[in-house]
Amino acid sequence: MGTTQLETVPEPKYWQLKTVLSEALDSEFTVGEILPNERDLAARFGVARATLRQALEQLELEGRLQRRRGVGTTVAPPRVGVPVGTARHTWPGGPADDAWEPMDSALTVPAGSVAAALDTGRDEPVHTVRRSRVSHGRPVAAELLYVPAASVPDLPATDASSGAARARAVLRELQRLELEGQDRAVELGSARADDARELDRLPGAPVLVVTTRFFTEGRTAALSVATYRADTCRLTFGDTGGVEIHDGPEVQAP
Amino acid sequence: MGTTQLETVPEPKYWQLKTVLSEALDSEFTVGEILPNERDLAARFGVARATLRQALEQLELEGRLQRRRGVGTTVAPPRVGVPVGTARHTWPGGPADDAWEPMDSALTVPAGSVAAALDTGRDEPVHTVRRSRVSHGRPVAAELLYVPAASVPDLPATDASSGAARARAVLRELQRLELEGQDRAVELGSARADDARELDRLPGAPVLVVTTRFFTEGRTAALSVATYRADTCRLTFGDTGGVEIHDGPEVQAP
DNA sequence: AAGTGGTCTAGACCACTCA
DNA sequence: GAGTGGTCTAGACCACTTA
Repeated sequence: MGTTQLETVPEPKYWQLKTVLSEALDSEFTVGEILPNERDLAARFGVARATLRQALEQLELEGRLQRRRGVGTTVAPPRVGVPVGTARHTWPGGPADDAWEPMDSALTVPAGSVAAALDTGRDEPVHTVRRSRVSHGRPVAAELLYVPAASVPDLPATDASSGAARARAVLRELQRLELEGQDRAVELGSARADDARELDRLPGAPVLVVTTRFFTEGRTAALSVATYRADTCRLTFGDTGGVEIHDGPEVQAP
Repeated sequence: MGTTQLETVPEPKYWQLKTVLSEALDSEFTVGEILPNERDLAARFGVARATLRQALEQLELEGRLQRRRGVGTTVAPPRVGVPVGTARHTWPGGPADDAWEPMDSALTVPAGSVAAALDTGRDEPVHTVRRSRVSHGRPVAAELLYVPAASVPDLPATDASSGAARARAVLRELQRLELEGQDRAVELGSARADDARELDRLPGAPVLVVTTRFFTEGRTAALSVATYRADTCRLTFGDTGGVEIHDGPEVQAP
């Protein structure tokens, strides 16, 4: 009735803050530059530190900032485009799959969910190969590759070899099968403690989980669960290099 | 050095809490069930509400929980596998692309980053088509499809038609071009206010941003930026339906 | 030792949904 | 109007990095 209509529902402070900071990052900062510390920033904007942190968290999630305990908050470089899956289907560890470094391997009985995806029995042994992916000198992904023992029956039984050598042997055996197809899914997850350590992040950090099933002779011959840093990676599919959409500060040498 | 070694560095409370809750969800709850409210849960575990919320946030990020203001926190159903991109390349809006519902369309000059990805000039007009994707009765994605006016020169100039009809007309014109290839990238983002409303989430909610470029005659004929709910969606690629990996509570009718 | 981000607390108020 | 999750505060202490 006669009441003056107030401004529409006010946006949360942390949301406005995020917008302000985002614009400042575009115009007033260069990649690698260190921001003022959180206490100073909060005081400057007249908000509690927790509120400021909510805004910083969002910006870090979007890959705009990088925060490191004991060091500070820096302006992040644009996300790196990481090719995931080549146009043609290939086994992990093959010549067209040189981005990954085999780390270790063990023969274990995996969790029930993995066994289900592999169509193996609950107690069937599975080779668990750990691989690591580095791009532009930074670790970007950690992978667990599950290969049922039945898929690589001719694997030499020399367990004495080192972990990486053993991993390579499993991958080598895998190449001998004929790959009939693969299946891929991407979803958001949070880093387990071991993956987090490998990715140089804290546990719970947001990651993109890429799950790939490899088929041969109608069976699932292998299952890959690859964990990519969501803050620094843009997963690209297909033949070319991918797309760059986001606005961001100009890259400039420190 | 006679000091007794304490337990290794204690994990954060919210992390332990998350683990405990996660196990409880698996064993003691069914999909759709309502959890006790945050104040009660915090009291029960002897932590501050903010700490409990940190654990709940993680579980929501992982798609295990769903929280709605004014209602409560419920156990989320397993993520739905959403097919993204068919095996063969197809234009948006074609017969093999029936998952999307055209909403609206307008002719504008897009942001510089979009213009750059389209290889259009800064001031070149672009049709911006808004589409919405629903799966299992729930909105899962919102898309902005950018089509340079130059890509659809024969578009009838009847701006009087309604938004959806205009959107359909643009898509129809697009089909007449010969699609030579496409380019796709997936990354983590946070929902803008308009996308959030369309996805029934709060602004800033985590989303998977799928960016696709469509090529014809060596040019970029269209650019799609699709925003998927990260909490409820698992993006699947390729021919088959995708993989289900996560453990979770059994689905059971309420 | 100093300075940083990370965790945690105890409380307050707000926006929203629903009976 | 009662009850829920969402926002915000002001402060404390901890873990980590660097000098």
